[in-house]
Amino acid sequence: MLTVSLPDGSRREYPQPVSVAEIAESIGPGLAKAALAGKVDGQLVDTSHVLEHDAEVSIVTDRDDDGVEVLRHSCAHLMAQAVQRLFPEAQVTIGPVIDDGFYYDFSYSRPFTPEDLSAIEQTMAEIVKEDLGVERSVLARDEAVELFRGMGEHYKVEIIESIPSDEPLSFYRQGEFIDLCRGPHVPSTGKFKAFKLTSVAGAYWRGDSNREMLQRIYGTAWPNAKELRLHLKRLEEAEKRDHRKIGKQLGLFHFQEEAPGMAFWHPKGWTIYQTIQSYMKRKQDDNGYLEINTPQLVDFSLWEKSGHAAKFSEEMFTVESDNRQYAIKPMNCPCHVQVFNQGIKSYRDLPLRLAEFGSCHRYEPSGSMHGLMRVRNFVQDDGHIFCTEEQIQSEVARFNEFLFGIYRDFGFDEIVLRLSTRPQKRVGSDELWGQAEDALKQALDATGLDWQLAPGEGAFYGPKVEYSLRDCMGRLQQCGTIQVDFFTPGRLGAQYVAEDNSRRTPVMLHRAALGSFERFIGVLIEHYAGALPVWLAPVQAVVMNITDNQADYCREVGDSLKSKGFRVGLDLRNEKIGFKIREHTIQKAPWLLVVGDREAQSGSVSVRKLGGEDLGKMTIEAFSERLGGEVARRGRTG
RNA sequence: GCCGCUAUAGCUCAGCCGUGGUAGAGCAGCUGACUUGUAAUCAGCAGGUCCCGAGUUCGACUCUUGGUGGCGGCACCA
Repeated sequence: MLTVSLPDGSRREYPQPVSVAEIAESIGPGLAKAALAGKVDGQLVDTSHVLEHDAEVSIVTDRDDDGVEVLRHSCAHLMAQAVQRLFPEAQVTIGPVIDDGFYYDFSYSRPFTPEDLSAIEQTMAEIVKEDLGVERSVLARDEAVELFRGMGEHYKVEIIESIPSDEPLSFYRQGEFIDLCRGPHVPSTGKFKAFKLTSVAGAYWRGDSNREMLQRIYGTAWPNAKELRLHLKRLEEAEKRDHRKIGKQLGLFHFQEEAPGMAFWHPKGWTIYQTIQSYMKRKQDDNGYLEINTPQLVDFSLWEKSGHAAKFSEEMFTVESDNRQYAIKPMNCPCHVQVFNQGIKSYRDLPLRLAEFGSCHRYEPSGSMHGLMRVRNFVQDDGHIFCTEEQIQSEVARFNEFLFGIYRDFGFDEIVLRLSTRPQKRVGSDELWGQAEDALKQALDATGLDWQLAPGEGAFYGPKVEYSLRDCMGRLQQCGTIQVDFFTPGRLGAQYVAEDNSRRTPVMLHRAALGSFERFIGVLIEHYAGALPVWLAPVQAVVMNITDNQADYCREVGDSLKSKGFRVGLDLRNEKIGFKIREHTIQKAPWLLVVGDREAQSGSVSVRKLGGEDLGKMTIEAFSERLGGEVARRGRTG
């Protein structure tokens, strides 16, 4: 006799060992049909899993996240089976679940084409119709190696051989197809209702760029056709919001062949850039930072001293002049240490917070560039805090508050924090690391927010916190960071005189809130689909006339608003008002002011919001007050 | 950097393979008419070294090849 407790709190008794599928069946035929897997005492298992003892059990269907994940994982197997039916020579490798879908990597003599993808999709549909049972089995490692070697699946053999020999290996078979897999999987290939293969791309075997390139096929799978459709629609929406596309449509910036990875900023884009920069300058001034500026070109020897040349010399642009080698600076920190090093510093000077809108150049690999998101020339809102070990925690806490306020001003309310701790290869004593990691933890706890731990992912010179914001598409965008550095100040000879008159090396905190202006603007454009909040909009309002009669009055309105510091455009062209409205709506101007004889006579403007809302006539004073209030609120929603 | 795809007018894209014979649309631009009330007024005109180099060919936007840029991934990201 064994007792099964179900999620609703009910209990069922079974006289003998029972499978998850049988439990589902005993609850109801509908559930039995929907069952994709089971959860037994918190562990995900196949529906064929047999319970020997009392347990808490839930039946996993496509209504659970776990169920969808099982579905996607099994869909990867389905695809691999289809590929091998069509291309028997293709070798299978790995096929995991990713966000919204799955992929599977294959080794094959030629690249797969889009036509291949649709053929594979068709074959997948056939296998679904065949409704093949999926069976789990366990093999000893040597048997498994022999089996896959016999099948010519050399990549699988390599995987199996890399698994410790005492671990039991599970396999899943559906029809003629068998794959090494931890599982669980759906009970049969008839369970798939909505999937699509989305793309094919190259990917290195085992993620190692020194090894062969495989062919990765990406797919997506959903519980039903409707959800698949919604997913594809979301992708379409994301494409519409692509900052490269919007940047072109709104005339914000461009790239061209002569300067790969370096933006040419147009007037409107540069206005956004400058608006953000002056906002950041003000924030940093208020927060105790001292703004500095350091050279673009610095003798290569400084990069050797700082240790960067050893690791990144390939990624640095260099310039030779008068037999001297210079590097165009790839980062600002060594220069900031030079500023710190001028004159004698006392413990009384600490913490010393230096900030620079530092333009950096890095020779990023050609394939890694992506619009404004990854460029070769970018400006960081960079800052370095020189402080003592004891000051780390309060400085990090201070930075947290600083950064949260800034993100809220830009309209981002959800922030994800991640603490990266000591890696294998590192400098500094364990004691120092422990102290720094504790300081960061305490500062993070003090925020009252959840944070994630990324063990071993810190820089070699110290632990760090990364701040990601969630955009309106639900994507996480890593922007801010604060990094403890025990290494660079000492290496570059930074010192201060301590209370006891001894010479000590300060700790340096590298920090940035936005990361780079380029990337942050890219994120903003996508988040707002180009319709930036008024405080950031390059043109905040457009005044337009109905006929030539009101042109002079429009100019007066424009001048009056400009004198109050607003960014105003005039559209006095001889065009119909509908045409002008359409054009400025497409250009995402947040406020449109229509002026005809009625307004000109009464000294007012007719006010229309970007979305089409008509606020009717108001005086120029009333409008500018409204606009001013909106600018002051920035992007804050709450 | 690696795999695949790709580059035609300011922009978005046809044409290109089968079938090699120096290009077409819409929007934007210019000119003219129209003076207009909340998402496209009408007519006319003009606009291209078909990314760059080499090859095949009587002839290359088209085929082959080498570059460069871009796109989708992978790898990288101080």
